[in-house]
Amino acid sequence: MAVDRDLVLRTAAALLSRKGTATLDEVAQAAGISRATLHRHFAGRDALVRALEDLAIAECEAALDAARLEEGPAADAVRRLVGGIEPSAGLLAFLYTENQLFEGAEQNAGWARMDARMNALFRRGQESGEFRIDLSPVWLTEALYGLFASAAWAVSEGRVARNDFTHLIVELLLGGASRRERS
Amino acid sequence: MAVDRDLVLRTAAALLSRKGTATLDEVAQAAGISRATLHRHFAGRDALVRALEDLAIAECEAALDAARLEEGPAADAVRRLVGGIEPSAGLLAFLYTENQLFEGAEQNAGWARMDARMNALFRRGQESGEFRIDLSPVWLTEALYGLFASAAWAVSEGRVARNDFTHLIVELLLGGASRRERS
DNA sequence: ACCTGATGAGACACTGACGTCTCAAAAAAG
DNA sequence: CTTTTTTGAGACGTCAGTGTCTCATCAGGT
Repeated sequence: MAVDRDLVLRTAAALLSRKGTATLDEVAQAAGISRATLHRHFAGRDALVRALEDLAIAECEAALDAARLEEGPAADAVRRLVGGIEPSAGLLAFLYTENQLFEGAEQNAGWARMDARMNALFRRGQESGEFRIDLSPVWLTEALYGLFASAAWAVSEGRVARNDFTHLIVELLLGGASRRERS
Repeated sequence: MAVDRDLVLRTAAALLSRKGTATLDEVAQAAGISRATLHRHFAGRDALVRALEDLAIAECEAALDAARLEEGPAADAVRRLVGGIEPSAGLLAFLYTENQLFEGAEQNAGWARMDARMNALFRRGQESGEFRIDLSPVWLTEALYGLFASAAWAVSEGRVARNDFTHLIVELLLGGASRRERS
């Protein structure tokens, strides 16, 4: 048997991305296991969310690596990055809203690492003259998260086509972040 | 005595914008009234959220009116609109995430009205040639909500300055939505 | 000064979700 | 086949949040 922990996590991610308040019963049922077994693998809801964070961070850091942020024009790096993160967008959206509820609890250090790398990318774009400098890297990073969440939600609501996901985000973000061409 | 219902609502909005899971006790305490009195004015949490929706929708529709979306360049109308909605952004962010949890429950018709007006604004901008046409009005509207939420959260986290709020949103959104100048 | 109505404080029961436990059945290992 | 481990089903008890109720208190109007 040996429940496939990773499969459980991915099923939970898919469910919680759609319904953030899903019960542990629902999570277990969605994963095709009993609540008892779910509890044997994840001590509780907190532990499950932490595991999802770890999964999301691992996926995103892999995407960050694969996007080769230091190579070529920053705009192209952003395109590669968004495309690489797309599969994790639903999970990311869930965790993004979930983090707003963590009042005092300490954040997973992985988020800070991701933020730092994204900030660096946007800063590189600014220093190379590709991106405008009146929008701070911090804000661009924050906005990118927001656009991911918006797009993921809009897709799950059927308001935009899943195929357009990356294009919509990249075009809107870069259009704003890129320096305007001469008029 | 006659509790100031509007003041209670605004206090609740301010609290829930920061902590979406706040207890009714906390809401009542923040408003300086007892939970019993809170219950006398709002039948329950649902009713409170509905009232907050009505408040937010009223404020946003007032902002939509004040922004005179039909006048002048669409870009300027967007600027006026974002500036007008800014005071409601925190509340809007709370309701935006809250709506993801409303599974089957029917949505307040006001959201559809707002969406329609924003869609119309972006469509007007496209038809006048100001905005690019490869980003649909629906997506632009959705993205605007997302940017509102991101910015509101970033401000409350201290990551961006409150004074920059409107500028950051407008510049990022319009930079993406506006047609690129000839290069 | 007297009523009337609203408020605050608290008690109470209810509900849903959670965490823990047991035990039999099923799967894997030997 | 036997042993060991894992799982499923369900039965608890717990807890937080909620909805409802009562009653004493207090403000305001008359």
